[in-house]
Amino acid sequence: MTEDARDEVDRLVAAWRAERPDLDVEPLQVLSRVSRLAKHLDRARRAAFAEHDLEPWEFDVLTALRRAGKPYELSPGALLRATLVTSGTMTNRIDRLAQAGLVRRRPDPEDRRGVLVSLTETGLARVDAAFADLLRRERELLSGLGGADQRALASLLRTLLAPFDSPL
Amino acid sequence: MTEDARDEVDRLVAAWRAERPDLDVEPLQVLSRVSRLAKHLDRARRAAFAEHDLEPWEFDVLTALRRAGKPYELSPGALLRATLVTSGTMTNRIDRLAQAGLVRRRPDPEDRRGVLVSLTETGLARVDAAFADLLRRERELLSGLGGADQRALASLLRTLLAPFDSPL
DNA sequence: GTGTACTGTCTTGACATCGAGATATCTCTC
DNA sequence: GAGAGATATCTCGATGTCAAGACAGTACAC
Repeated sequence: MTEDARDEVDRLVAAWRAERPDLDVEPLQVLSRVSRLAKHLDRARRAAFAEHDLEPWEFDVLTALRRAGKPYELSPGALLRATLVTSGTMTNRIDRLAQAGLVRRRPDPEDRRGVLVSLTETGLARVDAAFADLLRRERELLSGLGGADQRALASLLRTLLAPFDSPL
Repeated sequence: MTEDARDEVDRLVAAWRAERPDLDVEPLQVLSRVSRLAKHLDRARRAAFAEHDLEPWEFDVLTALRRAGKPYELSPGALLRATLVTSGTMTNRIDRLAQAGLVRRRPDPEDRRGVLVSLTETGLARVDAAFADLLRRERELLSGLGGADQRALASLLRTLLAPFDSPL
């Protein structure tokens, strides 16, 4: 820490050091910042989507379908794995998206337990517009870092995420 | 990207490139990982706190008080600024923490609109134990990175957070 | 000191989420 | 081909959060 650009987290760490000098609070330097940045990112996302009349949760589902490529169709199970929510939540989300005319539900012809969810025309247009907007904002959020730094950051984060990806 | 250790996000980015080759999706390399890591971190926190019969939201409030130092007392307003929740949420949290015997409320003698919230003995003991546990788990979560890498990561994240800290 | 704007806290109603469990269907083994 | 266990989806109740607004008290100018 030869840095002296103190931010909220530096202050938080300093406060802990004063109160609990017996503990090694270094992990907070990384992980508190991850949490806080995620929170700010959530706000940026919310703002970007609001302009396209989408809630973050709607966007989550729609992008999962969009990424799947034509015919933009996935099962609820695949969607909940992609979005890391519970099945009850996904049922609820699909209900409301269908009601809003952004997705369609149909029985899976191969498995009578199953259902397939697909984007409507409207849903496709909406998600594409919102995604372009989101990227614009994310790029701006990252503008404080050069390309090399961004790649370094991505690489460090990838290392931290590795243990979660395989067993999941 | 000389790395070839592909993770979930690499796959996500590849999927977007296939579907939308016209868009520059590089920002996702950093920001999707931040979101995902934050989500995993939430789970780790929840697990750590569960062993001490605390919910994450309880811990948030208790640590803010703990960090303040003796007499471990803050106003609801100070608490909501420290935890980034709304005032309605904070009222609700304090209610339940008081009911659980972890904090105490008393009128602010200096300002009759105001209230002061302080840790009880039980609250203090509980938060100290949970915090030590949390640090253990966070350290483990970071064990994939050497000390220098952790500091580099912290520094890059600090740069990204800088724009949010000042105007807040 | 009186009026206006501000601050601090709490109330209320709507809402998305989770977890547990219900139901139907599939799969695999014997 | 029958039964056990796994899988896919949905239902339901409880909960934590937010946003907007109510209300009491303070600060400051004139």
